[in-house]
Amino acid sequence: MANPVRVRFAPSPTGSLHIGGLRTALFNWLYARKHNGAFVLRIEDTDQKRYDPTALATLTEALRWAGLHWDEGPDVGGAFGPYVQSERLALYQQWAQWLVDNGKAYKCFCTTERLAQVNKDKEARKELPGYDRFCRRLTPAEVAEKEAQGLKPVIRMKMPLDGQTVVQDVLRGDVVFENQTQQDAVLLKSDGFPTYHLAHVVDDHFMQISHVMRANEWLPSAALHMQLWLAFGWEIPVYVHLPVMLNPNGKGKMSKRNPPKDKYGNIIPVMVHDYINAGYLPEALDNFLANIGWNFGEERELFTMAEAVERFDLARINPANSAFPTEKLDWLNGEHLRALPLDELARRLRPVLEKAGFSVDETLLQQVTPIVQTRLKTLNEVVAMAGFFFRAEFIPAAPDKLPQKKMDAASTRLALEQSISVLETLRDFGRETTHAAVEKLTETLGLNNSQLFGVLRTAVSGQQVSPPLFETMEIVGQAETLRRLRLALESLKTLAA
RNA sequence: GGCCCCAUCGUCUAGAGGUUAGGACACGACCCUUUCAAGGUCAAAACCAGGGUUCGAUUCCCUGUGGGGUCACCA
Repeated sequence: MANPVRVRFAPSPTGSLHIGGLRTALFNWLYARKHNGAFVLRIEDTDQKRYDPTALATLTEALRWAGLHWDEGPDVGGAFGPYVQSERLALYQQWAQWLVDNGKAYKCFCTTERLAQVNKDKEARKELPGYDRFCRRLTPAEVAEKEAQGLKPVIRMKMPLDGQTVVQDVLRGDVVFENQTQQDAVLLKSDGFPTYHLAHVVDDHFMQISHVMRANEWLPSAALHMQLWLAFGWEIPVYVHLPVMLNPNGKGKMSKRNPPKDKYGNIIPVMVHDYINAGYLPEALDNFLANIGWNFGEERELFTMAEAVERFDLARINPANSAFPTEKLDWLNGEHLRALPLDELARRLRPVLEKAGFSVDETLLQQVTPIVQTRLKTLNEVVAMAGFFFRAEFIPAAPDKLPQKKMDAASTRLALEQSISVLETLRDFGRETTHAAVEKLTETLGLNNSQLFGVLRTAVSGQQVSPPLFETMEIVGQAETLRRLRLALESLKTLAA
């Protein structure tokens, strides 16, 4: 009885993938995997005005990055192709014509100018805007005449004039629309391309889609889609209208046009590539997105996609729209970062460092990775935290950064001198050895760990914030550590006592 | 404005008639501490309003309010 689960993600290739699109894709993917079904990628490139030849590659790259691999679609093929709508034009035209032939749709020759005028007149009479169905009343002879004149018509749906259309939505139950409020929407444009509405129904039928999971924005046009299914007499898929992700302040949906901001006024990226470039992990972004509108259960929010697949359930989707909880992404990213095995983290850190202009020595990378792991929220932060390890030329800190709290140039000089004399005698430069040696100095110098270590940290790393000092010195090595300490000591001379 | 959807801490959410309304993020305090993190402990913080139904409503119904979506030869 039950059809096999076949779901689809049907983006329109207009650039990188919108973050909300990724969430929709993710839910479809989770559902497909959960039910051992098929996840189909279909490209909705039926708007020639918005055609962008590079967009498809960018889009699929984002999907692959997120780990949402499709079973059927461009690149991978499948039994229900082609998966790009512009390659299926004949099919839409054929079925649009079928609707006309069967009295379910009609050709409309109205110009955009007339359409505009109709709305203007309606507005003047304080009526609701909308097409006046002028061409619905055209006789076959009139239609033939206009076509003989070479006029290119659109094909419009003949919506029922009265009664109701009921759309069954998994999350909301029956949604009822009064047919009087509906429009005779365009199904096939005059250039022979379908609109979304026609393409959706025709493709989902022929691709044997079992569940239509799409954004909530589509709910208002679902009545039209329902009438289309009825007109064709095809089996109707299950509809799930997913909640929309709103701006973090809850005002309006996430959009590139009107960039959302967090509570500090920082602009929040909307495109998946922005998140990739910002150093987020795909497993974190997926985890983050899965938590918006869906709930894992067991009061758990940190999980892998494998775990999510196991538990994914339409019944746990919350139909309410939600603000984009941007702070949780940083937290989750940190969690996933720390959960990564060290060699894997190193593998992901490398390109970030290279992009920042460093040449990355593998051994050095392996040494640095463990000491930065708990200190990173995003991969990109490794540059500020530990970039100095990879810099060809050491950049010392400004001398005035050397003295720590309650220290002056003299005490700083002394701290440096003593440290140097202790450190240069050491045979072993391991973290424990150096730590023990330096720590002993604090008493004689009358300083606390924070002060003494701070001076050395600034001298050795060139930064006031760095990974732990003794680990850092071990990696930098004895000779270079001493060189930097002497450099600092020297620079102190320029500082007024 | 018409139509449609939605409504629990600031935010993401659990809850499906009787709960001290739970968790998480962020925020604050404290502990740990070598800077920054991480980790630990604690605190503060919510059922939009008004009517019903009911012995009893956060939960069910209605109305209002608020928010969102949508009204193209874009998807």
